[in-house]
Amino acid sequence: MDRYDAHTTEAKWQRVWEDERAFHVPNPEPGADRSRKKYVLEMLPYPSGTLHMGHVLVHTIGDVLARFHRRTGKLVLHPIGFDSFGLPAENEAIRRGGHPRDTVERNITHITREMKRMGWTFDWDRVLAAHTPEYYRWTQWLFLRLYDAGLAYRKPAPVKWCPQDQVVLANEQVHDGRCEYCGSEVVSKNLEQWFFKQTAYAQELLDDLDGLDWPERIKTMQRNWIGRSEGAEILFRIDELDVDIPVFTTRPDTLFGSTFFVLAPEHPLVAQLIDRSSNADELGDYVRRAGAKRGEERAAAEEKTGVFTGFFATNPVNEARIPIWVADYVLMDYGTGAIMAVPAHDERDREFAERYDLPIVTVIDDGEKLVDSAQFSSLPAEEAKRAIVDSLEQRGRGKQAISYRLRDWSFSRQRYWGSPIPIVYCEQCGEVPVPDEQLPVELPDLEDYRPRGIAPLAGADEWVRTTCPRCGGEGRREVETMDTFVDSSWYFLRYCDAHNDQAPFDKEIADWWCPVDQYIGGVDHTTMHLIYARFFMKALNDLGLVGFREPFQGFFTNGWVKLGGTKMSKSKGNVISPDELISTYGADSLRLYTLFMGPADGDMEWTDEGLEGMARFVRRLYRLVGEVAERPHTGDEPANELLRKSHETIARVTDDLGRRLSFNTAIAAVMELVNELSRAGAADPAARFAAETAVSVIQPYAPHVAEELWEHLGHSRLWEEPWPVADESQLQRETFELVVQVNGRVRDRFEVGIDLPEEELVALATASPRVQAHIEGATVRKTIVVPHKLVNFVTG
RNA sequence: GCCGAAGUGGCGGAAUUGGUAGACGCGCCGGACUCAAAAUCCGGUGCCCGAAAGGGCGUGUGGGUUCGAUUCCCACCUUCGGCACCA
Repeated sequence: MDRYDAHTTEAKWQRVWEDERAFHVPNPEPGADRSRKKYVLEMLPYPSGTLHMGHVLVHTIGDVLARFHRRTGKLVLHPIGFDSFGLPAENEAIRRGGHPRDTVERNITHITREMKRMGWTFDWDRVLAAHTPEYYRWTQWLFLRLYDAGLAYRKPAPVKWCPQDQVVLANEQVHDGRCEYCGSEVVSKNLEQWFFKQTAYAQELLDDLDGLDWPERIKTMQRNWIGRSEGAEILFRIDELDVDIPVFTTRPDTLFGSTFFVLAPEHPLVAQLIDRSSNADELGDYVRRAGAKRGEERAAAEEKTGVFTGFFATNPVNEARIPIWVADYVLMDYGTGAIMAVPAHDERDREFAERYDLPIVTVIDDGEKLVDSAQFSSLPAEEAKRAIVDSLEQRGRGKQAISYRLRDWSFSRQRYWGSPIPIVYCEQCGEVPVPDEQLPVELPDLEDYRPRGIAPLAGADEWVRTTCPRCGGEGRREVETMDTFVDSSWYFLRYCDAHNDQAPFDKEIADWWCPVDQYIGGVDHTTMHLIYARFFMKALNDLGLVGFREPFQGFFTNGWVKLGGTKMSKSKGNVISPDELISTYGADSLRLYTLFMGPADGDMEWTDEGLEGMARFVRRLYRLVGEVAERPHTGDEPANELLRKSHETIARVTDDLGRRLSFNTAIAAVMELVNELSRAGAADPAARFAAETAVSVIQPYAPHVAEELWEHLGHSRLWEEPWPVADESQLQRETFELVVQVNGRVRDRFEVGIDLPEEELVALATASPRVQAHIEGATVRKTIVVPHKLVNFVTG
């Protein structure tokens, strides 16, 4: 048998699969049995020009699972597409010159070729790209449905603005006050922005986490992000203005200790106060300066600052008149933008009170009981919360309330390379949605699409000028485009029915495949994509468009591949090229090693030696199995250790892939079997079964060499072969290694018969000279026997 | 500051339900083959004492529960990740 040639073999099988469209999965007949379906999906990749290790990891995980489930008899949907709109594509095009469409389409062509070289079994008949009119037509259509339902709306909002990219960023795209994409410092700007009302689903987004098979840490991150707080909303009266101002507090029990009142600088009431305040100049000046500051600047300020308005609010519980201040430590976008300050029991209020000499009144003692709180005094704090809110509620001055940290999703972008928002502004009719039959609103080609502080589309006069769909008069198109997270909030639905030109997808088909059974991707999408897509499904379900409310039932987070202790990245210059590695070692070795490095949900350290070792394993497998294949097939399979090991390997790999998602240990299990086969030799009566087993269960990882060897073994089409099932009876051992301990320390170990009674085990253990040496002269107070494991003597 | 995850040989890691710590691989050492090298194959490899037999130590640190703890409990240290004036 020749030395294994990965290059030729991989090309050979890839060609067969391609020619046969072997991994295309048809849509089900109406009423088909849903228990057979399995939707395996990796997060929509940005089409960079070449594959990087991140792609290799995430798609290999998906492919191993897809190939495994296919062989267990499942109908597996395993599609791929491209996140081809958005900043990275646009920036890449600007950098390289040319149009973003040309850039992404060239990239898609190239990366598709590399993906095929990896042997990944995508259903290429369902491929999609976010930037094509066939796709974004339906992104726009879905936007309109949300718009009709009042879930997409426009409001002026202070937004994060990246001066470098000339674009509004979502909160989630700002890290440490810097733009996620270019690293520039972000500033604040007030603009009309489009929002999706995801806060309407805050509670449900929180509650439904319980039913998801996600890593607990991801659920925790989402829970914190949603940030539910229970408390009360309490009305404070401002007599001079004849208004009631609500505040949110989690500590209604401290209400008697509220000695001042604070409004956020952006609070709508502040404008009125400025007009009537004797302190108007100072107040106006403060509000202006606060508005120019970034949130991070405000948070990082050494000392809290504020200005007294000259007005007073009335504490509803004791009629105390407390001064109203404006201070930028109170944020407009949490709670009601106004607080009752309780300096005795809130660190921030205390800091402010100390700086401005405001009174500090203690109302909770060390025993967590109320003091100086009228009829509530001496109540435990927890009880007092309820009692005070109840009493306020009876007088119409307050109520139980829940507040969330989650904000609505700002999805408009002042950039070119995204889906146009299908809205027309008309002098007569105002904001008018584009009728469905006029979709898609196509993105026009622009000579200059670079960001200039206003949306680039604003410069496309001919495109912007249109007729109002409602009155037929003059209208102007919305010039902002959609965040790419809108594209990725529904793409998994489109895969189900990728060629539908009447609707984004057929509900019955989508309901058959969805939800995604196993989603795979990075942790970094936890608080953005994963929340947005969940919100979308809930909204789409309420609109009757889908029959489920959660998009991803199972989620597996892939870690990072590191080199020299740091995450691989172009900027650090520590990247390795998967395409080159395929050329040198073959895709099978790369696939295997990527998953063998360590647990796939953690970070993994790359070493070239490790990959070489894996290539060595593949050649060794090829040689050993080849030796077995060359021998005549005798057909007898006596029960021996190698046979038992084969069945054990089947059981372990099946469990690792089917339940544990433990990819590295499954490979180790196959290696153990191959080692055992090597020791036993090709002449062993169980050698053939062992070889077939090893080839069969390594196939999801190393599909090419496995297919080749399967053929050598006289079979064909391993990718369609049913997954082997371990024979329970063959798993039973006749003997086991009895461990004998004295006081918990191992003193001897030897093989004994599997069904020896306890007394016999104890007798054998006692008889051991090594054990004797340790129990001689001592009294054995206690003897513990663990069946099939050990005997432990406890001496006194 | 708050929330979360993780600390095991020279290295990546395994140990799934409290029961043989270190599977599997890398590296290293020794051997076979070879004129030689590479490749390949075989064997060894936690640390300390010992010629060996054997003994002691050992899963971040300190305690605890238990016949027995990498696994459970308490306190702490370190690293990484998320959030951060959220009322």
